[in-house]
Amino acid sequence: MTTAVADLFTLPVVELARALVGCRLLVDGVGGTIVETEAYHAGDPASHSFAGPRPRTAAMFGAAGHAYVYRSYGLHWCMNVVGGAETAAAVLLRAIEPTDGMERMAARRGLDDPRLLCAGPGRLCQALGITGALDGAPLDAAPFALLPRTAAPAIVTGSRIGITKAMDEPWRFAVPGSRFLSRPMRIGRPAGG
DNA sequence: CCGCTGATAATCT
DNA sequence: GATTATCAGCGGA
Repeated sequence: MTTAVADLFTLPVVELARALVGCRLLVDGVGGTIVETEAYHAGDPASHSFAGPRPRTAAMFGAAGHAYVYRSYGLHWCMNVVGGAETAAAVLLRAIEPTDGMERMAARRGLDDPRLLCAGPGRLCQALGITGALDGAPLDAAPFALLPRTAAPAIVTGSRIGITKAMDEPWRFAVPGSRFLSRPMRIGRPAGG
C-alpha cells in the first residue's frame, strides 16, 4: 500500500498544509499541482472556525477529506481541504500550477496567461469550476480527485495573506520560485544585510 | 514594479 | 453599519 492522501488528514493541520504542496487536485479532470497552501484551525483567531460552528462553516466542522468552499468578499469562491488533528481545521488552497485542461481553465478565466489561471484562491476556484455547490463534497469521489505527490518538492514557509489576526504565524507554504503563486514568497533576509 | 479602489454578499456588531 | 482567508483595472514611478 503506497501512501494515500487520506493518511495525511490526521496530521496536525500545519503539517497537512505542508504535505498538500506537491499533490495534484483535479475537478472533472481539470487542474494541476498544488503549489501554495495555508493552515487554519479552531484555536486560530484568523480562522473561520474560531467563532464556533456557523451555517457557512459547517463543512469545516465536518469530516476530514471533504471540501470547505465559501464565498469571499461577495465575489469569489475559495476552497479548503478539511483535515488536521485539531478541531475544525482546514487547509486553504491558494495556488495551483495548471497542468490539465488548460483550455477549459483559460475559457473559464477569460485569460490566456497560464501564470494567472490559478494564482490565487479565487482564481483557482474559477479555473477549476469550484463553487458553493461543492461545499462539503468528498475529495475522494467525482468530480474531485486529490492525488499524492510523485516527488517531494522544495517548500518554504511564510506568513498568511489577507488576514488581520495572527498575522505572524508561519502557516503559509509554497514552492520557492514557482511562477504560479498568488504572491511571491518572502525569501529569508539577505545575508549580511 | 507599486499602491489605491470598486465590486458585491455573508457575517458580525 | 463595518468587516471580510479577493480580484481586476487603473495611474504613477
